[in-house]
Amino acid sequence: MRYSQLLIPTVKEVPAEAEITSHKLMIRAGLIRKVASGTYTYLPLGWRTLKKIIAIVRQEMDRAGAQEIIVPCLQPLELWQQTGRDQDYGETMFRIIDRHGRGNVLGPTAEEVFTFHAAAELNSYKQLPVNLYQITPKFRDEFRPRFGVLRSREFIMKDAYSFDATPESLHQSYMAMYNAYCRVFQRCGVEYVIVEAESGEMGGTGSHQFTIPCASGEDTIVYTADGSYAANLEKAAVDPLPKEPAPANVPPAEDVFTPNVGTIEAVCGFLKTKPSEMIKTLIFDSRGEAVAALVRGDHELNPEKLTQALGGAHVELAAPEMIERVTGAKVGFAGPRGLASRVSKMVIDHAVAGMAVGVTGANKTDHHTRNVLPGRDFLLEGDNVLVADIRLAQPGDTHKGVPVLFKKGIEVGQVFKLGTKYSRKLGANFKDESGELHPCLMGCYGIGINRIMASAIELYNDENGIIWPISIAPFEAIVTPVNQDDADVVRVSQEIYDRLTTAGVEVLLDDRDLRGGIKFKDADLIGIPVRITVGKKSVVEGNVEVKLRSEPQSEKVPIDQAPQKVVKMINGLKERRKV
RNA sequence: CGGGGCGUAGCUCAGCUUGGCUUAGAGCGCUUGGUUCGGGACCAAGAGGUCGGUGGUUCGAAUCCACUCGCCCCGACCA
Repeated sequence: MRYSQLLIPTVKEVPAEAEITSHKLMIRAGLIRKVASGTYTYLPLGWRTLKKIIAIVRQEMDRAGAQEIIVPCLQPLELWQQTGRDQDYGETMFRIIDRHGRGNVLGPTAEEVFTFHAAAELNSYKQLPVNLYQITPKFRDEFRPRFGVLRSREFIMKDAYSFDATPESLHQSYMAMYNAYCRVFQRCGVEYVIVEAESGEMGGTGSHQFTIPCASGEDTIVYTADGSYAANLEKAAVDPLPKEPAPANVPPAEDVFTPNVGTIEAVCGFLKTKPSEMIKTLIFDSRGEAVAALVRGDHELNPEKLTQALGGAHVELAAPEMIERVTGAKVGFAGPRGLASRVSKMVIDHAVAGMAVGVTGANKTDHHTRNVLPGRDFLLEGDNVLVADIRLAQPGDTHKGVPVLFKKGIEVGQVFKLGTKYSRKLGANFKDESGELHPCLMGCYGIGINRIMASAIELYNDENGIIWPISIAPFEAIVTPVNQDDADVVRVSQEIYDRLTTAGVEVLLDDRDLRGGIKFKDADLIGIPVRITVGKKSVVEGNVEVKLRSEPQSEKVPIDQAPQKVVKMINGLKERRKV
């Protein structure tokens, strides 16, 4: 294509709104423009890359036996009410009341709709397994869209849903997607790591997350140096800390007056203790029921782990009214003593159970209790009491004895075993050989298309711009005539362009009547992997220059050999992305 | 939703504290002419803004006040 005919609005100056590299470069290279907070238009170059990623994903889904369909983005609220996820998703879900007063949502994902179809169309074990997918826009009313395309309110997601009759079959479907994902990311040319993930409210039994390690990532990966373990922060299991030896003759628990001293730091200052000697008591609301969670003062509770400890029940921090009702005190003074009988569940972190003695809230406004012994002053077991791993991993923790390390990453894909959560609620049942009805075993599998694009830029760039992996570059090669007013230069450029096009190369001809420097800067900024420079001097010598975007040096090549040389270079680049 | 910041030309910003020598500015970009032409050239001449919006204070508001809308950052939240 001719550069002069394409809308490629590159900009020199760094846009004020962009913070991270990929966002800045996507705007500077003319890939995207913002329409409103969290919504973006993809301009020709951006859309070309997106289409390439989509094509790779589609090929790998089809290869893995999944079937592409399209379900509506506009979905009936009723379907979401049937699974209770209208509550769980809460404000993150866009809702629309239509003119007849019916509730609709803009789908943030599509388990309900796919399961609705499975319920209607899949009746017999003979029809299973089935894996259906789509590549469509998804909508989430994020509290805070940011990082450009990485956390936007509208984005393109590939989502697949598998329906199986047996756990073994589900595992096969799951692994087929798992392997397809590896191929997708390999082919897109992005480095990735696979980590164990929490299936959370998706209600599943197993999950892996595909993450691209980079500093701009919002996700934290927890891993061990020996490579034996990798998980996301929500999932990462830590070893229980060793039980501290109890000092002899701890005096009885004693309430002390701590006026207006609610936070951990304030209490530590006031009572001259350390956060690690405090017991934090957090009250959560799990669908209207109060749940108490205890973690050490220097630890942070992990809501995902708490959800898992509660068997998958959604939790959120309780409102002050509930906290005051349960503890009988203002917020900031909750404590474990006598609390178990006033909540539906009390979950105690391992580290709290391992404490010798601690300071806690007194369930009395402006009071704390000291000399609290876990096991003496509050029970560590009981009908509604359990000890579990419910805190976030932190530096110093170990997993199976090996110290854990942390790094940031961008989540680009996740696979889940869902089990029967959705099929039960929506009646997606099949008859087995004996005529008995069973809910389908489901899996769901997502890939963030736009995130792959942004991640690739995060991964591959330099001070001049993007360095696209060949497989997702908007064009594979660019022909840059340096002297647009020289007839020979223009003719040679056109010839090379024609021959490359005939050879099946996606090539851009920079036919703009501009100085060479500008063309070079633009070519580098938009990151085209191979550049053919056609200049007056070298044409006289019968040469052109061929250069890889990723390499500083160009190579002189006789004009007639240039096209085949370029094809060879492109094939070489592609070779690296083969699976 | 809490905290912080910002809305002035297509883009990046100055001017605002202390209202009036500002007839609203600069650089980049854009248009025209010329000189240039292998890493974002130079000269000249132009076009382009109801200073986010509404209301107020004032003889006078981009500048002060109130409200409002939008955007960004930190946090909380998030398959």
